[in-house]
Amino acid sequence: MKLATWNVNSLKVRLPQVLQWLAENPVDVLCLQETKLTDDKFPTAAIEAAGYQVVFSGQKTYNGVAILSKLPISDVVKNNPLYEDAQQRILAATIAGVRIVCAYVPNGQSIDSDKYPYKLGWLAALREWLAREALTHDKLAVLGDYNIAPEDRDVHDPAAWAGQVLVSEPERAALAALTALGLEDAFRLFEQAEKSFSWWDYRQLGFRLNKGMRIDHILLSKALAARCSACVIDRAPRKWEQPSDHAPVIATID
DNA sequence: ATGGCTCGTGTAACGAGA
Repeated sequence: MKLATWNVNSLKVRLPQVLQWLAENPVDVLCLQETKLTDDKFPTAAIEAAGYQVVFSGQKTYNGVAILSKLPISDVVKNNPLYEDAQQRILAATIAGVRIVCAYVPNGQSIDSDKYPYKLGWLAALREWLAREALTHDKLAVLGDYNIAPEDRDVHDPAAWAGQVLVSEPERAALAALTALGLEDAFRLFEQAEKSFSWWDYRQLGFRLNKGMRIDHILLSKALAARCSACVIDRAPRKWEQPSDHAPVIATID
């Protein structure tokens, strides 16, 4: 079983790329973030024509998440039941006995922005909810754009980024509190190339110069991590015309 | 140097992303 996550930065713009990517990478489950579409505008027919079932939760202009699946989807939950949130950032579903959580963690903007405490509070509430989900779901996978680089090796220039949003100690502690639930960063289960990133700034030749960050993650419960045989970042679509600034991350579960 | 791209909104700049 292959599980993937991709922040597409507008599904309206990126739908052709998502369909092309799925044709080349027929994963079982694909979690999308930043669809930026209200539900009435979601391209359900095109995705179903590609052989995927789909559930989604969106809003105008910002945020929005979706789960695409080759297999039947059940027990869908929109947003964190423990956290009142006008922003559509979470979608959960059960697929083939695996509890899938698709998450678009707030960016935070900067550590002195009011969006920063929102991000930390949101993450604390996510932890509380995932702790509950873990009680009833042995197989739990939390995929998405976490907007946190876990370690300095996940940042192209750690000195320049020190203390800033995406790398600050409270954010890293919030991510560590998730892994402390028994969830493992699938990417780090395996040997990886140095300077492996999942996001590159559109500006200043970020991708060409590999000035990126690893902020998109797949967290797996012990039961899934034990059966995970690979986790890779697919840089290919970042090279396509009019790309998302994020690359897909794929985990293989045997 | 707070900009440098890209997107949505809406049809001009501007907020947001990271």
